[in-house]
Amino acid sequence: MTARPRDELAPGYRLDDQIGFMLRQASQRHTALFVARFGALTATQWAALAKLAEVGATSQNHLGRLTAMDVATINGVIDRLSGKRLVVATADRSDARRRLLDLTPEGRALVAEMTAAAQEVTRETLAPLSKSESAAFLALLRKLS
Amino acid sequence: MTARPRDELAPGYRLDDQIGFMLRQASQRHTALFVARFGALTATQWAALAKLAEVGATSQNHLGRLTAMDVATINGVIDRLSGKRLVVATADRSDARRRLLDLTPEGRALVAEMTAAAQEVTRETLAPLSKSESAAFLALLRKLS
DNA sequence: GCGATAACGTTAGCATACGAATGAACTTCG
DNA sequence: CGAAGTTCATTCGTATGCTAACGTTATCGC
Repeated sequence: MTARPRDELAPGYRLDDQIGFMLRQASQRHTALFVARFGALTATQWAALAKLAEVGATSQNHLGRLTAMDVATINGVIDRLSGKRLVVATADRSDARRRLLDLTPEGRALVAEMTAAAQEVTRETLAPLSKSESAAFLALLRKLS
Repeated sequence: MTARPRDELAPGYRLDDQIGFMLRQASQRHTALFVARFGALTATQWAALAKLAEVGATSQNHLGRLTAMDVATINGVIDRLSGKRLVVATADRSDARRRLLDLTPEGRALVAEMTAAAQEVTRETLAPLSKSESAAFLALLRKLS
């Protein structure tokens, strides 16, 4: 199957030891766990909903910053959440450039209903670690965010 | 800017504390550092090249498994790497289903040339952590991959 | 040998993600 | 006031990343 190895090209460099590669795999695992519990709603969409629940109505750009999404990305996410009737956008009376976003009653209900599931996903993602390992990992991960 | 908070919707749940959200941000930071050094080549494309250098010629599906890429994803990645003349695909004589992939001379040269840069990206990504913190973090991250 | 199964690669569709460009609206400062 | 700069939202193009469906080819069990 696999021909002669060619390690001599990259001495001492193994893809599997690189933080970027491991971060990607950890994210993939988290995504799979998230989909299993949330189905139609993606982790990114949930982030927007949860943050809206935290801070209340905000502009689209501001919500993007709070959820670490590019302007183009948050635009698409809000489009899809609007389509699902979980978020509404209204014109900001004091600033015509802004779309003021807020949860709909359905959106509010969904956040209330699914918060426990979100916490479960977090628990499952960290399941391979002990309690103290999890705490240590999260503290270090925060420094890399 | 921000209307009344609505924390009562999700008591004790803060997006900023969730591992999925932090993983996404850490990946974003890593991606930015990668792009700064690699320019046109993405981290995913580099992963395919580096793994090919490690293991030698392999089938497309096998390379996808080694680099944690979906069949559809590795297909697109290989298309683009072929377009850049860094990878060639030949028919596997012993199994007509398979595309046998290998680095071109240019691909080999690029891997040899950019490995140091890849190691730099890893170092920069871990820069916020001390040496012992980095080791601890990587050991825990490996368990979550 | 042959039928069921599995593996391989391709394609289509959807959802992040990012950079870059655009136009509209607001702010700052001289 | 008014020009320059900034902010906001939208759009285009490219690249992952996933599911699902498809046709081809190998392999396994009998």
